[in-house]
Amino acid sequence: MALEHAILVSLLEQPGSGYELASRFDRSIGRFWTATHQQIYRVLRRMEADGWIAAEEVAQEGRPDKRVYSAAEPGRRALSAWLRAPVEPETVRHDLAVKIRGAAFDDPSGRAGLVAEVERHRAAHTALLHRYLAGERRDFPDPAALDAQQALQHVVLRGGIEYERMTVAWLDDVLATLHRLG
Amino acid sequence: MALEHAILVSLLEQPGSGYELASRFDRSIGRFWTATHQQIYRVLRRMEADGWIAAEEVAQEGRPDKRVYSAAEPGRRALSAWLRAPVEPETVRHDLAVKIRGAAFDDPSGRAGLVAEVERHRAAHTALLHRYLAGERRDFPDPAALDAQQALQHVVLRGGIEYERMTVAWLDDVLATLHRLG
DNA sequence: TCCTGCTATGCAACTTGTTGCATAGCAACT
DNA sequence: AGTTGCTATGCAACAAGTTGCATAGCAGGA
Repeated sequence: MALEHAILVSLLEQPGSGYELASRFDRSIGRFWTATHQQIYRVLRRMEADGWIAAEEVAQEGRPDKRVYSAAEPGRRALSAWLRAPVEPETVRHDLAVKIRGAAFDDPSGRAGLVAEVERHRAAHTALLHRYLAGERRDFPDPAALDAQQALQHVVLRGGIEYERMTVAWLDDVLATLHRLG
Repeated sequence: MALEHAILVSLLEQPGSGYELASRFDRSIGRFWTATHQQIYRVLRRMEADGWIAAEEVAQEGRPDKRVYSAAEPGRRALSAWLRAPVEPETVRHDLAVKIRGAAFDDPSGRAGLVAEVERHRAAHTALLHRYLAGERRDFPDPAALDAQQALQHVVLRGGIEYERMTVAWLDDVLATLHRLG
């Protein structure tokens, strides 16, 4: 499984608590790996038991204490071993595409509902695209002056940007097709 | 869950056995929904018990008998209800993106391995793109003369094609970035 | 002749991922 | 004073997905 590895990479980039990791997964990392806070907490405990990461209790004022994790050497070695092993092609679960093909077997009112649904997704993807673009301007203002870590983060972000662009264009194609069908 | 719905759509387009469904999921449907034969057989039995689909035993020569399923009316109604409910944005599990960001924390030999891995994925995506394009030429030679079902299948296929094009271009970007990093 | 591979289905065990709920203090708004 | 919302973590139960193995007949090549 690779949630462990995604967490390791995130902790190597920046130590953090389970809660902080969960919000990172909701934002940037969520683009290529989704996880709920439950999953993250469970895997964090296992990783700590395996010695892959180390935890430090941090007391806070006005809010509960937190456990800040950072990657330990065995974890870094495990990541390195995983990097050398081939991985499978990405898996996708694209409900909307299933719906689009399914719309052929529904009546016209179902098709009208689908238009609204596609428009909703289009708005969400457009918003995400703009968030990525804003993040790019903020974090990578000078693409010529990046170290290795930043350059790799940037190329992954560019992947997200291109994915969102392509998706918005495709959803426009879907809307045009649905429009032609009446 | 939506595997049920993906199966319903596939059976509405064309009745088939569990084995046939599994190979469809390995080919066209696998683009937006992956499933192993185990999952498919298990869900088919549940769907049959729920009356969503009907099975017919078909004897064959030279090979085992098969159970050919087709969508029943309650299944079509369940699909229709699902089409009217909003769905979540697609979820992605993109190991390769995790690896790319993880490569910042590995030594140069790990980075060399990553180049090979990216090239492997690039070849796979290129092959898939060409398969999709060949399928498009075969199944949709005249895009102006399609019924609703075909038009919807075609627009989903175009989504797959654009996704593969975008991915190949992005992997080239990744390779160029890795090359620049030495 | 043996081995591989394809069609065709399935059990059992295991790992992952999801959902609902619970706690708890504080801030900000109503 | 009450409600909502954020930080912060977690249990328990359930649903979904994966992996390894098994069966079985036939085709085709080494």
